[in-house]
This record gives sequence, C-alpha cells and structure tokens, in this order.
Amino acid sequence: MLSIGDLSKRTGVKVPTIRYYEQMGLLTAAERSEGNQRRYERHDLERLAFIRHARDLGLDISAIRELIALSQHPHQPCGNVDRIASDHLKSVRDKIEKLKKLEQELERIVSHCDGDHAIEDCYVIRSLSDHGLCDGEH
Amino acid sequence: MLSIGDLSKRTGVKVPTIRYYEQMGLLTAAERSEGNQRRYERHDLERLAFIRHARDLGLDISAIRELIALSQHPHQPCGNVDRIASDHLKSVRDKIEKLKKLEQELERIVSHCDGDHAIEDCYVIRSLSDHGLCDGEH
DNA sequence: TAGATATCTCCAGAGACTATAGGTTTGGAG
DNA sequence: CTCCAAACCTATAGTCTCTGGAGATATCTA
Repeated sequence: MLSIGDLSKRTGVKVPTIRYYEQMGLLTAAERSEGNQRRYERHDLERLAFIRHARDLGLDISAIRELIALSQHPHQPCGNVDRIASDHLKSVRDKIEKLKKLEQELERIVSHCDGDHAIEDCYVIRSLSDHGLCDGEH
Repeated sequence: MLSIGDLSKRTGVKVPTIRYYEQMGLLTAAERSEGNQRRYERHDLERLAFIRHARDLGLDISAIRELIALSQHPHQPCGNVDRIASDHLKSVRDKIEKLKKLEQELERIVSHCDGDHAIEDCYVIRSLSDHGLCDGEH
C-alpha cells in the first residue's frame, strides 16, 4: 500500500495533480486509511503511469478517459483506440505546420533588426504595426 | 468615432476580447458616449491591429504590454524590442522541436496498429501502459 | 510522547479568452 | 416622434490542466 506521496515519487506526478486526476475520473477513488488518507496499490500505479505517459504525448484528459474506458473491454477491436491516437497525431502535425509558419515570419521580422537603432525605426515594431509588411496571410 | 462593434468588424477581434484587452491594460480606456458606450478613434484601431498581429504571432499579453510600453519611447534604442521578439522566436523553435519528437513517437506507435485487432493486443494501449516500448526519454 | 513531516479539504489563480444574464442605449423604419 | 430590434453595458462564471496556499488532521521517527 502506497501513500499519495509514494505514488507521486514513483510516477513523477505531483500530489495535487494525482488528486486532480481522481476528481476528473481518470483514477478511481482510492481506498482510505483509518485516518482518511489515500492508499494505493500496484494497479493504481500502473494506471497513473499510463495517464502520465498519455499526457506526455499530449493527449488531453477526455481522450485519456476514453482510452481508459476502451481498455476495460480488452476483447473488442481497437478501431477507436487507433482513431484517438491518429487524430492526435494529425493535430500534432497541424500544430507543427502552424508553428513553422510563425517561425518563418518571426525569423524574417527579427532578421531585419540589429537591436541597435531607434524604436521608431525598428522593423519589429513596424511589422507589428503594419500587416502589409508580412509575407503570409495570418 | 467607431463603436466597439465597428472596431471589432474592422480588426477581426471579437467584442468581448476588445473589452478584455482594455481590462488587461493593452488598450487605454476608451472615451464614452453620453449613454456610456465606448467610442474609438483611428489610433485605437491601429493599436488594436498591432495587438492582434502580435497575438497572431503568438506573443503573450505581457510581452505585448511591454512592446507597447517600449513603442511609447520611439527615440530609445530597440534592443529590448529585439530581445522580446528573439526570445519568442526561440520559444517557438523549442515548441517545434518538442512537437516533432511527439510526432515521431506517435507515428511509431500508430504505425504498429491496423485498428482491427483486440484492444488487449493493441500496440497503442501497450505503448501507453509500458514506457519501455518507447524510443525517446520523455 | 513530542515534533516534524505528510496528508486532508476547499478555494483561488494562471492565461486568454468566451459565454451568459439582466439591464440600457442606439439607430432606423413607420 | 415612437417603437423595436440590435447593439451595447456590467458583472460573473466557465474553459483546461494543473498548481499553490490556508488551516486542520494524520502519520512517522526519535
């Protein structure tokens, strides 16, 4: 039986975050000690590791909730599991694309500025003031 | 004199967002009509366009506040302006790097799954459960 | 058994909005 | 001029995923 602090140390998930996950229904409410403190077992540790891993991969709480629900039916086909992961992959790719465009635009703006002239002439400020100086369509 | 709705239409910033920017100190409190409605002029339009553009580039409110403050001193050197923009560019690049790692990991996980076997055997679920199946160090 | 550490619950804050409720002003048509 | 719909006002709460604090209680170690 692990205390919430033990669980925290073993998974790297902070104590308040563990309570938060319980509140959000990702972790089932833990057993309690006589003094009302949470006590965990191996399967809680595994579940929390699963959650942490999924969060590290950027999945949101509701997706994780769904994955957990699906994993409770081990004999069903995994189409929905695949869909959740694939959708997420797509959204990661979309984000990368957007950020790359930003990167280019910022690069272009910053490259015009040596940091050593008057603000009124600064290309960074002028670009922000005047969309006409931009390349793309954002 | 523009109403808040006019300003919204011209800049593409939603009405409640304009009020929010005022509250956050990005826009100076607008003049009011007799009936207490906000009335804007050209320079407010320009300021808001500046803010929108900076937000589109991903700068956060506090960075924008700083840029506005700096732009009020047009004769000072623009080193700080350059620093803000460069720092942001760096953070965008960092985000891209992180997302690319995620992309690879997700790609690898998803590629093992055809969406058509039992959940208990699904590589997606197994990967999430067992960090040992991962490539990287996240 | 005392004191230090860990835990409990509840609440607030972060960031950047967005939405709702309930009330007032404005602008155009008749 | 009057009426009504649309736009506006304020204040408040909700989004999402935590994180931190206050004040009280439990557990562990010496």
